[in-house]
Amino acid sequence: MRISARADYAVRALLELAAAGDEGPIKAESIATAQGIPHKFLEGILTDLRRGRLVVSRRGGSGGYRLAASADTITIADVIRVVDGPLVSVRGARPPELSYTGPAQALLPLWIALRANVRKILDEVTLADVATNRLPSLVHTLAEDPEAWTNP
Amino acid sequence: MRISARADYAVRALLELAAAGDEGPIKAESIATAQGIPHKFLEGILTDLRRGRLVVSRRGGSGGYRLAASADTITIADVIRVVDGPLVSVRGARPPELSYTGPAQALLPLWIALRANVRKILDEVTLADVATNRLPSLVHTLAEDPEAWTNP
DNA sequence: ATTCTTCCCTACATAATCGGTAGGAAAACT
DNA sequence: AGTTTTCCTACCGATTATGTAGGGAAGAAT
Repeated sequence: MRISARADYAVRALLELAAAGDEGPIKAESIATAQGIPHKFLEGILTDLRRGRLVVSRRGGSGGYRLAASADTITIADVIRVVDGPLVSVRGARPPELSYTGPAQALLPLWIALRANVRKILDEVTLADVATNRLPSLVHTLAEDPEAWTNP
Repeated sequence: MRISARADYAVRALLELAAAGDEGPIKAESIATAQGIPHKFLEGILTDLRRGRLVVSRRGGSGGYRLAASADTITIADVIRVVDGPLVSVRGARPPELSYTGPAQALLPLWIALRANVRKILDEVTLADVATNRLPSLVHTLAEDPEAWTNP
């Protein structure tokens, strides 16, 4: 269960755009230095985000990137799906495509529940929530518990 | 966010052992055919499980594998941690090791909340729960929602 | 029109991980 | 002794992850 560098970088890049608001397009280079992301690597990610219609671009002198929609309509799950595919997969397949036999039969509803609980976080949090540091109350509550910060 | 084949296989193998109860050790070959897992690949996984003290083994004629503890004390999270390392990681690091700047600062509590919600499922469900098809009520409730079964 | 900037595209590189195989050595049971 | 089964080491091909390099195409500014 890992969040890839691509996904992490993608979210951070979009947060820079969200924070910029309507101040005209932001250059890839500017995002890269602001967030410490390798510039050429970021370019590839921005291409994915453009193809996934999360971002629009403009070339030339005063070009750059801008969010394709309002920051409060783009969720973190949207971003991860665009750059990394399905949110949760088991052995490369999405949970509903699995089938188990014998004592493992109840594994399927377990993976479904796991995915549902992941969605509860990532589908509900928008770029605007993170950029303005106003996380939904469920997320806020979970992150408040000191237990949640300890490694097992 | 993927569950690897190793983790899936490991859980299924342990479920076979959980279902067997005290009927003496079960052979790797028998688990492999019961769950359709490549036998030599499974051997490697069982070695990890033994080193992680989730399983004990016996060699020779009537040898095989047995759970190292009662099935209701081993959680799914225990299994995944043994065969795949940390439950949730971001760019290869565990959430508390991360640090973000500027508009990305609230990403850290977000990943923490995500991990907490994953733990809520995987830390609470034991091998016995799955093997006897008696999932905890939280899990059961989540898996009941038809929405949880749809792909986006 | 020319020049400059910036995105855009293709290709390469390298390392790690994933999923799986092969062959035999060591131990335990019959 | 002989059989069975785990245990150990090594390997293997394919894919994925994380970048890098170089230049072409489009647009803006002058």
